[in-house]
Amino acid sequence: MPDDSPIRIVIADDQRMIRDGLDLMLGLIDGFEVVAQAADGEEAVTAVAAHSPDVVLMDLRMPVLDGVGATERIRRDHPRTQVVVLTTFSDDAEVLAALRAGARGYLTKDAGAPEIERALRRVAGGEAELDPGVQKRLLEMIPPASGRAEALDALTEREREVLRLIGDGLSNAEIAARLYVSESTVKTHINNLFTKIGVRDRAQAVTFAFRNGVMS
Amino acid sequence: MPDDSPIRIVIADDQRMIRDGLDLMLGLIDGFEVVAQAADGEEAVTAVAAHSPDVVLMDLRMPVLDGVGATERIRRDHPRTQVVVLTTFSDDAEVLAALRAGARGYLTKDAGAPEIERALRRVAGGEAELDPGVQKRLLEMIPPASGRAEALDALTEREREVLRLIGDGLSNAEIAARLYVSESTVKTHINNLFTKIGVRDRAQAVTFAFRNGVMS
DNA sequence: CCGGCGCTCCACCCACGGGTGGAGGCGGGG
DNA sequence: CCCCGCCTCCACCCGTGGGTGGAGCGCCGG
Repeated sequence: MPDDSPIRIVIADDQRMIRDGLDLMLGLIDGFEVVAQAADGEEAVTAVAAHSPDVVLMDLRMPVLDGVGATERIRRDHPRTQVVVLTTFSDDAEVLAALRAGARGYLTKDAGAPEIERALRRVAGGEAELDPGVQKRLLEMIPPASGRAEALDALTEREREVLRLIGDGLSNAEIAARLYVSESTVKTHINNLFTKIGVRDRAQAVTFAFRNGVMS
Repeated sequence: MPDDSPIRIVIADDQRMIRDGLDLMLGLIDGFEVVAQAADGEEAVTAVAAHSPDVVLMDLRMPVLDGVGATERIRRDHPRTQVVVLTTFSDDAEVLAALRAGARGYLTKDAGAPEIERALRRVAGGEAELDPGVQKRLLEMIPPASGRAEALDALTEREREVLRLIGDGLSNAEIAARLYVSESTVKTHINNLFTKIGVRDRAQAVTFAFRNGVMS
């Protein structure tokens, strides 16, 4: 798909040199067009409102309104515009906050021109492009993988199944229907699994399920 | 960092042609060494035990033991060996299962040689490399982003607080005690927040809380 | 100034959920 | 072979949870 229309970009960073450097660099690449710069989060939001670009290249640490806040507002008010975060170094909380706010790309500032180019193209195309290190940390939060699941594998297969259905919000009657057994049987399984995992009601069971990887 | 020791690889795929093709392709790349092939999950596990490679390139659909199961066992018994999943096309459930099982990379089979090479190098180096489409879906599960997050900020502060306590497994009486209000008040808050977020009981409310970032 | 919203509280209802104590069938391992 | 664990089912009890339809108070903003 040869794009006739260029990818329109807004650069948001509080450091002048970085902004200009990126502007110059991206301007040289065929198919890219930098339509505005912003020195803080507020400016970024108004720049997006004014130009509705395809992508914003966003620094996180900025005065007035930080990158996370700006990302939030842009994603909420201009969903057509994607956000790629570009930051020096980052603690996990900031990374997660940015992704949660709707950033679709995440690059560290030691990324080279080709990385930035690829990230911008992909994100503009509706895909995602995360820094490999960030990907790793993301993966580490998804699966509690192994852990104190000792109580968990004390459960029988049937009990785990019931636990999952409880997490899906089903009532005992609905679970019974789903499993083609009587409600009595479901109650038995539930009582057994509750004592095994050490909870007293469904609500606690659901929390257990999420914290131990049964649910996600 | 010029690596003197090559990245040692095991290829697991049930189709002969794919195995041999990959073997040939990877053998030509400097710094790569294919140490074994496996035609099913069992073979993959034993091959890893025998050669303790740096990375396994793993197909998901395989006889005897599927890729997810094999990944699980490899990650559990040989944590030094990383797994890159390489599959034709994938439903979300399989992707998630594979990542949960400990896969650090995920490529679709339309990936070219350079993509595969980069993924193997990164994963062997302790990073992660996911197909951009997979990254996107991952992001979509992390942040409730938009959706019924609108319902979430329809909640009052008090209601959110009650929701959190429900997630902590407290009964109405305990919540009342914690907040220094009567149980009636708690019930009122609960009824209000249930209708707002569209659930019918605590179990569903807990699931909502986890899926929308109120709990973690 | 007054309306609305958020928080507080009440009484009443009853269904569903959870606890107890049983029982039978079926499969695998000691 | 026999026992144990898993799955299945039953009757009975009663507490908690969830639904309804009120009500009063304080605060903010139109």
